[in-house]
Amino acid sequence: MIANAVLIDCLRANPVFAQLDDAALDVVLAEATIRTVAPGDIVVRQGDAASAFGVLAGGRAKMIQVTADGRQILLRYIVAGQEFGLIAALPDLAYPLTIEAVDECQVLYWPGATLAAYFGRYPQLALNALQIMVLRNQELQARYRELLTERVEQRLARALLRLAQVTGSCDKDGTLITLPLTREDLAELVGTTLYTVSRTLSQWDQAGLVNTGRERVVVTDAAGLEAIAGTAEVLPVSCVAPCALVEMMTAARAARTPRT
Amino acid sequence: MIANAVLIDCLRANPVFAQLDDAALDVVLAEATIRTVAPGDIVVRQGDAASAFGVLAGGRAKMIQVTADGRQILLRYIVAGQEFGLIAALPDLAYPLTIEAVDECQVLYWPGATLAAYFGRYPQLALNALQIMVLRNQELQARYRELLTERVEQRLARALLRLAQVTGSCDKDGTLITLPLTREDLAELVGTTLYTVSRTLSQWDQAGLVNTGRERVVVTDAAGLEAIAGTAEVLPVSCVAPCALVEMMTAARAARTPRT
DNA sequence: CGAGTTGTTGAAATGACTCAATGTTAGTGG
DNA sequence: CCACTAACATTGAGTCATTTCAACAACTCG
Repeated sequence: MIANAVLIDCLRANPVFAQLDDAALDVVLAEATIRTVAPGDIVVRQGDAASAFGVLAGGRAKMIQVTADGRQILLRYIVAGQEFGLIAALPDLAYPLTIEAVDECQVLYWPGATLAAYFGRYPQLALNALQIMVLRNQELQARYRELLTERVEQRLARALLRLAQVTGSCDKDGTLITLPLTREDLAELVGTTLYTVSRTLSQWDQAGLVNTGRERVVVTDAAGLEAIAGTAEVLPVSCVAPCALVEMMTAARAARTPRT
Repeated sequence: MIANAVLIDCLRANPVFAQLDDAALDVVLAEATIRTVAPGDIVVRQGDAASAFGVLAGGRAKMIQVTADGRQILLRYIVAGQEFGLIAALPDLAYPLTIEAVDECQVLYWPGATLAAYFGRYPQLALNALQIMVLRNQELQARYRELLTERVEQRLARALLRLAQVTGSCDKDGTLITLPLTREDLAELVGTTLYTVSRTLSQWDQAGLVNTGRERVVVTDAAGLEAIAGTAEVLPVSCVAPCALVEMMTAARAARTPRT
């Protein structure tokens, strides 16, 4: 069992609950269900009725989408503190993606109706949700554009840089991506084949840009990868550490309403 | 000048203002600024501070995004009744795309702060906005997946079918896409080159699937194109005619709150 | 009519995919 | 501890879809 204080911090760190006072957070947390999901198990399944909203309190998970012909793509990874299923607040919609636990995950759940009720009780939450969706939309648009205009090399370089930022840990001579990343995972993430990923990584390994192993990538020359990625673009929203995002959002909001 | 009744209908047809009573719509409309934009002129510019929210009351416009290296992609077309710039309700963000008028456009504008105030006054509007963003996100995710897994042929076929649904007018032996579409426009829309588009269309023209001309495409065999597009996927949200969307949404909402 | 935009088509180049064979690593159970 | 297995990774060769480049044809508009 995770301590309540940790869970509260988890909510406090999440942009959905930004600007909610501690008393309210206590109430919200009290209404949550907590569940443990084993590695490889499904948190929510694409196509199912979107009945619950959730926050990842521990562990990491991947958001994947399956195509009609069985291929699957990896949209992004979520880490502790990040939410999913805002869609559950709206009636009669289905989850557009599957979330699969990478590590053992602790997940806080609320029924969609409860989230909708929160929107009525704490109007700020609805605005927070809107902001999250707007920012996520921007990120997705940017990735769409990248996919349309850039090569595999560029996209792979950027993907590695992003992963290093979100789940990287300092290693001797580089940043280790702590996720267990197979070549196939990377391929699904950037939209290519595992063969191309393998070839490209081997090449970069020899050039000294990265250091690869089985399910392991260490970024040793971030600047070099950035050069390949091209545009030094702003880090997408969902890859910003939750705390940083909250700071950004509250700062922005404070600027808008100087006196409260 | 457009008659007030027409403008009110425009708002009523827009999902943002769904479930708002006529009196409120009058108030909202009274606070709007109307502007005419000449073909080819810019409605909002990517990178500018997102200061205004708008609804297209007449004409058609394209949403485009420019990459760092000058290439541009065409995200989608919007037609009368559709909104843009929900982002303006949030503080300190910039427009992520440029909107360029195709025809002469009539545009209703509200300052972002006014939209934010509406969210406070009419809480349903905030939920409507959230729903729109959630659905749009789903659509974008679907297109992202298509881009990752499908060929140019499939994507082009689907793009034509979508365009025919949104801006199609019945023609002898087919549906004429009324937008002035150059081969380059189509290329930017599906993410390819104008050469490939030209070749593919020529081929389809000979096969009797379409009927092409200068800046003109008539879909003569929709079933044939659907066969090429593959998955008979649900039409994406932003391509559903605004009225149909409203019906869908209000029906869904009614189902959720049976007694009001 | 001339100029500029738009569209077509061929030939060559190429990035990326597919297939197949093989090597490597981690984990399992005897 | 070792053989065995399954998952993961590498690499080469061939293929294909798509792009690129270039030349030319057709249409529109002043």
